[in-house]
Amino acid sequence: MSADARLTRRFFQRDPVTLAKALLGQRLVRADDGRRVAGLIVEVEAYLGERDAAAHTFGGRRTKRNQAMWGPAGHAYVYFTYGMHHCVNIVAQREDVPEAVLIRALEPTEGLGVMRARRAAARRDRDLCSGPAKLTQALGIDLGLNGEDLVGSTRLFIERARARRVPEAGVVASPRIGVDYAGGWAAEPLRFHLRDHPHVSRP
DNA sequence: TGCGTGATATTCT
DNA sequence: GAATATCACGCAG
Repeated sequence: MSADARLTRRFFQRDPVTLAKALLGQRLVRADDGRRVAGLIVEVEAYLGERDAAAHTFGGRRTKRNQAMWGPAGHAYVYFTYGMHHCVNIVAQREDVPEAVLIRALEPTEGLGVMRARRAAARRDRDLCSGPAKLTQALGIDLGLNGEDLVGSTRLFIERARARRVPEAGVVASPRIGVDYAGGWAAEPLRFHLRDHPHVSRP
Protein backbone atom coordinates (compact mmCIF):
# COMPACT_ATOMS: atom_id res chain seq x y z
CA MET A 1 0.00 0.00 0.00
CA SER A 2 1.51 3.34 -1.03
CA ALA A 3 2.03 6.19 1.40
CA ASP A 4 -0.38 8.48 -0.43
CA ALA A 5 -3.28 6.29 0.67
CA ARG A 6 -2.97 7.85 4.09
CA LEU A 7 -5.76 10.14 5.25
CA THR A 8 -4.78 13.80 5.46
CA ARG A 9 -5.41 16.46 8.09
CA ARG A 10 -8.47 17.81 6.36
CA PHE A 11 -10.20 14.45 6.57
CA PHE A 12 -10.21 14.68 10.36
CA GLN A 13 -11.19 18.36 10.65
CA ARG A 14 -14.93 17.71 10.75
CA ASP A 15 -17.65 17.23 13.26
CA PRO A 16 -17.34 13.86 15.00
CA VAL A 17 -20.59 12.42 13.61
CA THR A 18 -19.52 13.04 10.02
CA LEU A 19 -16.01 11.84 10.79
CA ALA A 20 -17.29 8.71 12.52
CA LYS A 21 -19.28 7.64 9.45
CA ALA A 22 -16.41 8.56 7.12
CA LEU A 23 -14.04 6.36 9.12
CA LEU A 24 -16.17 3.26 8.60
CA GLY A 25 -14.43 1.03 6.08
CA GLN A 26 -11.07 2.79 6.36
CA ARG A 27 -7.94 0.98 7.49
CA LEU A 28 -6.31 1.52 10.89
CA VAL A 29 -2.62 0.60 10.67
CA ARG A 30 -0.14 -0.07 13.45
CA ALA A 31 3.41 -0.27 12.16
CA ASP A 32 5.98 -1.60 14.53
CA ASP A 33 9.51 -2.54 13.43
CA GLY A 34 8.34 -2.28 9.84
CA ARG A 35 5.75 -4.92 10.54
CA ARG A 36 2.15 -3.98 9.77
CA VAL A 37 -0.81 -4.97 11.88
CA ALA A 38 -4.04 -3.56 10.51
CA GLY A 39 -7.79 -3.84 10.17
CA LEU A 40 -10.80 -2.16 8.60
CA ILE A 41 -12.84 0.04 10.90
CA VAL A 42 -16.33 -1.45 11.26
CA GLU A 43 -17.66 0.21 14.44
CA VAL A 44 -17.19 3.69 15.96
CA GLU A 45 -18.75 6.12 18.43
CA ALA A 46 -18.88 9.92 18.25
CA TYR A 47 -18.16 11.99 21.37
CA LEU A 48 -19.44 15.54 21.13
CA GLY A 49 -17.10 17.33 23.48
CA GLU A 50 -18.09 19.96 26.01
CA ARG A 51 -21.86 19.53 25.58
CA ASP A 52 -21.84 15.71 25.66
CA ALA A 53 -22.28 14.23 29.15
CA ALA A 54 -20.67 10.98 28.00
CA ALA A 55 -17.48 12.68 26.79
CA HIS A 56 -14.36 12.97 28.89
CA THR A 57 -14.35 16.70 28.10
CA PHE A 58 -17.95 17.32 29.19
CA GLY A 59 -18.47 20.75 30.69
CA GLY A 60 -15.07 21.89 29.49
CA ARG A 61 -13.05 19.48 31.64
CA ARG A 62 -9.44 19.85 30.65
CA THR A 63 -7.06 17.48 32.36
CA LYS A 64 -3.70 15.89 31.80
CA ARG A 65 -5.45 12.69 30.80
CA ASN A 66 -7.75 14.17 28.16
CA GLN A 67 -5.47 16.90 26.79
CA ALA A 68 -5.08 15.15 23.44
CA MET A 69 -8.80 15.73 22.79
CA TRP A 70 -8.17 19.48 23.05
CA GLY A 71 -5.44 19.38 20.42
CA PRO A 72 -5.62 19.47 16.63
CA ALA A 73 -7.55 16.95 14.54
CA GLY A 74 -5.94 13.75 13.39
CA HIS A 75 -4.19 12.91 16.63
CA ALA A 76 -4.83 9.80 18.74
CA TYR A 77 -6.39 10.05 22.18
CA VAL A 78 -5.49 6.87 24.04
CA TYR A 79 -6.70 6.34 27.60
CA PHE A 80 -6.55 3.56 30.17
CA THR A 81 -9.69 2.38 31.95
CA TYR A 82 -11.14 -0.35 34.17
CA GLY A 83 -7.67 -0.97 35.52
CA MET A 84 -6.65 -3.02 32.51
CA HIS A 85 -7.94 -1.71 29.21
CA HIS A 86 -6.77 0.82 26.66
CA CYS A 87 -9.10 2.52 24.18
CA VAL A 88 -8.19 4.65 21.17
CA ASN A 89 -10.01 7.71 19.82
CA ILE A 90 -9.39 9.88 16.78
CA VAL A 91 -9.48 13.60 17.54
CA ALA A 92 -11.86 15.61 15.33
CA GLN A 93 -12.60 19.30 14.67
CA ARG A 94 -9.80 21.77 15.49
CA GLU A 95 -7.65 22.84 18.39
CA ASP A 96 -9.67 23.77 21.51
CA VAL A 97 -12.78 21.92 20.26
CA PRO A 98 -12.44 18.66 22.23
CA GLU A 99 -14.47 16.20 20.15
CA ALA A 100 -13.45 12.74 19.01
CA VAL A 101 -14.39 9.35 17.59
CA LEU A 102 -13.84 6.14 19.56
CA ILE A 103 -12.77 3.15 17.49
CA ARG A 104 -14.81 0.17 18.75
CA ALA A 105 -14.13 -2.67 16.34
CA LEU A 106 -12.04 -3.73 13.35
CA GLU A 107 -12.09 -6.47 10.78
CA PRO A 108 -8.51 -7.79 10.96
CA THR A 109 -6.75 -7.72 7.58
CA GLU A 110 -2.98 -7.74 8.18
CA GLY A 111 -0.71 -9.24 10.81
CA LEU A 112 -3.21 -11.77 12.11
CA GLY A 113 -0.40 -13.93 13.46
CA VAL A 114 0.80 -11.06 15.65
CA MET A 115 -2.75 -10.37 16.79
CA ARG A 116 -3.33 -13.98 17.76
CA ALA A 117 -0.10 -14.02 19.74
CA ARG A 118 -1.10 -10.88 21.61
CA ARG A 119 -4.63 -12.06 22.26
CA ALA A 120 -4.42 -15.61 23.49
CA ALA A 121 -7.98 -15.32 24.77
CA ALA A 122 -9.38 -14.96 21.26
CA ARG A 123 -10.68 -18.34 20.22
CA ARG A 124 -11.80 -17.22 16.79
CA ASP A 125 -10.44 -14.49 14.55
CA ARG A 126 -13.65 -12.53 15.02
CA ASP A 127 -12.68 -12.20 18.69
CA LEU A 128 -9.41 -10.45 17.85
CA CYS A 129 -10.69 -6.89 17.37
CA SER A 130 -14.43 -6.95 18.15
CA GLY A 131 -14.29 -4.44 21.00
CA PRO A 132 -12.45 -1.21 21.82
CA ALA A 133 -10.01 -2.78 24.27
CA LYS A 134 -9.57 -5.93 22.18
CA LEU A 135 -8.37 -4.00 19.19
CA THR A 136 -5.87 -1.93 21.16
CA GLN A 137 -4.47 -5.14 22.58
CA ALA A 138 -4.31 -6.79 19.15
CA LEU A 139 -2.59 -3.76 17.61
CA GLY A 140 -0.28 -3.05 20.51
CA ILE A 141 -1.72 0.40 21.21
CA ASP A 142 -1.08 1.82 24.68
CA LEU A 143 -0.40 5.16 26.36
CA GLY A 144 2.88 5.43 24.50
CA LEU A 145 0.77 6.37 21.47
CA ASN A 146 -1.40 8.92 23.25
CA GLY A 147 -1.26 12.18 21.30
CA GLU A 148 0.35 10.54 18.27
CA ASP A 149 -0.20 12.54 15.08
CA LEU A 150 -1.79 10.05 12.69
CA VAL A 151 -1.04 12.30 9.73
CA GLY A 152 2.71 12.14 10.18
CA SER A 153 3.36 9.10 12.36
CA THR A 154 5.25 6.03 11.22
CA ARG A 155 3.75 4.00 14.08
CA LEU A 156 0.00 4.59 13.86
CA PHE A 157 -2.09 5.98 11.00
CA ILE A 158 -5.19 5.48 8.90
CA GLU A 159 -5.27 4.63 5.20
CA ARG A 160 -8.07 5.23 2.75
CA ALA A 161 -9.48 1.81 1.96
CA ARG A 162 -12.66 2.98 0.26
CA ALA A 163 -13.08 6.01 -1.96
CA ARG A 164 -16.66 6.81 -1.10
CA ARG A 165 -18.55 6.88 2.11
CA VAL A 166 -20.54 3.79 3.01
CA PRO A 167 -24.15 4.34 1.84
CA GLU A 168 -26.53 5.34 4.66
CA ALA A 169 -28.40 2.05 4.25
CA GLY A 170 -25.22 0.16 5.08
CA VAL A 171 -24.73 1.94 8.40
CA VAL A 172 -26.62 1.20 11.60
CA ALA A 173 -26.91 4.00 14.19
CA SER A 174 -27.60 3.08 17.83
CA PRO A 175 -26.99 4.34 21.37
CA ARG A 176 -23.41 4.23 22.60
CA ILE A 177 -22.22 1.38 24.80
CA GLY A 178 -21.51 1.78 28.50
CA VAL A 179 -22.60 5.40 28.93
CA ASP A 180 -25.79 4.95 30.98
CA TYR A 181 -24.53 7.55 33.43
CA ALA A 182 -24.83 10.27 30.78
CA GLY A 183 -28.55 11.01 31.19
CA GLY A 184 -30.32 11.91 27.95
CA TRP A 185 -27.05 11.66 26.07
CA ALA A 186 -26.97 7.93 26.69
CA ALA A 187 -29.87 7.46 24.28
CA GLU A 188 -28.46 9.53 21.42
CA PRO A 189 -27.73 7.41 18.34
CA LEU A 190 -24.01 8.18 18.19
CA ARG A 191 -22.69 4.67 17.68
CA PHE A 192 -22.28 3.63 14.06
CA HIS A 193 -21.43 0.25 12.63
CA LEU A 194 -21.53 -1.56 9.33
CA ARG A 195 -24.80 -3.40 8.93
CA ASP A 196 -24.66 -7.17 9.51
CA HIS A 197 -20.91 -7.10 9.87
CA PRO A 198 -19.53 -10.13 11.75
CA HIS A 199 -16.72 -8.18 13.45
CA VAL A 200 -18.77 -5.61 15.41
CA SER A 201 -18.64 -5.80 19.20
CA ARG A 202 -22.36 -6.51 19.43
CA PRO A 203 -25.21 -6.44 16.91
C1' DT B 1 -24.37 -13.19 35.14
C1' DG B 2 -20.60 -11.02 38.26
C1' DC B 3 -16.18 -9.83 39.13
C1' DG B 4 -10.97 -7.94 38.50
C1' DT B 5 -8.03 -4.06 38.28
C1' DG B 6 -5.69 0.54 38.80
C1' DA B 7 -5.49 5.33 36.89
C1' DT B 8 -8.05 9.41 37.27
C1' DA B 9 -11.22 12.99 38.90
C1' DT B 10 -13.26 14.65 42.77
C1' DT B 11 -13.83 15.64 47.37
C1' DC B 12 -12.41 15.85 51.69
C1' DT B 13 -8.88 17.43 55.49
C1' DG C 1 -1.77 15.58 50.46
C1' DA C 2 -4.85 11.72 51.04
C1' DA C 3 -9.12 9.07 50.68
C1' DT C 4 -12.61 7.36 47.79
C1' DA C 5 -15.92 6.74 43.94
C1' DT C 6 -16.05 5.95 39.38
C1' DC C 7 -15.15 3.83 35.00
C1' DA C 8 -15.96 4.52 26.37
C1' DC C 9 -14.56 -3.44 29.20
C1' DG C 10 -13.33 -8.38 28.83
C1' DC C 11 -13.53 -12.82 30.54
C1' DA C 12 -14.84 -16.86 33.18
C1' DG C 13 -18.65 -19.41 34.14
